[in-house]
Amino acid sequence: MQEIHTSVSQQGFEDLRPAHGFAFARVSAGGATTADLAEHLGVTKQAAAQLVEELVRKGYVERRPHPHDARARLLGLTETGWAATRAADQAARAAVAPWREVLGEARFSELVADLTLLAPPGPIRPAW
Amino acid sequence: MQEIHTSVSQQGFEDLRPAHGFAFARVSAGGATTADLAEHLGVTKQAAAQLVEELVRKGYVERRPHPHDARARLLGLTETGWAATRAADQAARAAVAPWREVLGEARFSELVADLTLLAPPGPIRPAW
DNA sequence: TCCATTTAGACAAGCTACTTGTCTAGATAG
DNA sequence: CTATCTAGACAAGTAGCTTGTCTAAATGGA
Repeated sequence: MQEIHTSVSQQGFEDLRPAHGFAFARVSAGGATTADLAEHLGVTKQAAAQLVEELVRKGYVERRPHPHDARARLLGLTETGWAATRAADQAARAAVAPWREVLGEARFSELVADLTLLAPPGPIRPAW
Repeated sequence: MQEIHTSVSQQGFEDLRPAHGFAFARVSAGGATTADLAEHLGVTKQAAAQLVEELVRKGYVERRPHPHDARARLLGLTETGWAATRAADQAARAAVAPWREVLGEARFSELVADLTLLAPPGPIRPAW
């Protein structure tokens, strides 16, 4: 996790913090409002609004009018936002690559399968 | 993690938070000073001192004179501290028990072995 | 069609677990 | 015995959340 963040920072996205990645994941999926994001992250609407405000100010996220609801704004990634997402994906793959090597292909596949099976549902939260 | 915390709280240790467990782990190992604890947790000495102060006030930890260094204090668990540690150990075992069931004994053992192998060295830190 | 309720999001204030900076007393090295 | 280092206390500041409140728009039932 820290490793991914370091790599992304070094690629010029120094104003992003690890938690932002989970926001990007929801926004890039499309159709997200601030309230949706709050639920996905497991925080209050206010906290999500602050996070969105920050990402908009830094140029990663855009607020667009919602087609059916004049109160809500649809969130979307800017081109910069997509670039950061690609950098993070790549860093994440690089971070787990050594695991493949240490465990061997078969054990690694099992590990991924087992962890996928055990992954709890619900919002994304820090470990404590 | 959250599960362990909930269980420990319900057993009467409501004034403990998840991060405290990692402090207990270092203190129970023996020979810990506040500065040692800071290093183990990956925080500043001041943050560790605040945490220790809180745990002392709540009756989980004691400060004892250091045998060779009049500046330092040796930290130790009180009986209450040990009781909380036992409760947490038990809760942790209970939390992973379902994994055993889902994966089967063989796959579970492999999972534990693999994760132990991959566990990074260094201080204990939240996921982000 | 109206009214009561719910919902999206903004605004304000407060809290908590940290941080940086500074200080003193005691340990350690030359 | 002097210079430097270290354990930990004291003080102030900060980031990322929280609770509480408000407005405007959507929704649903009579």
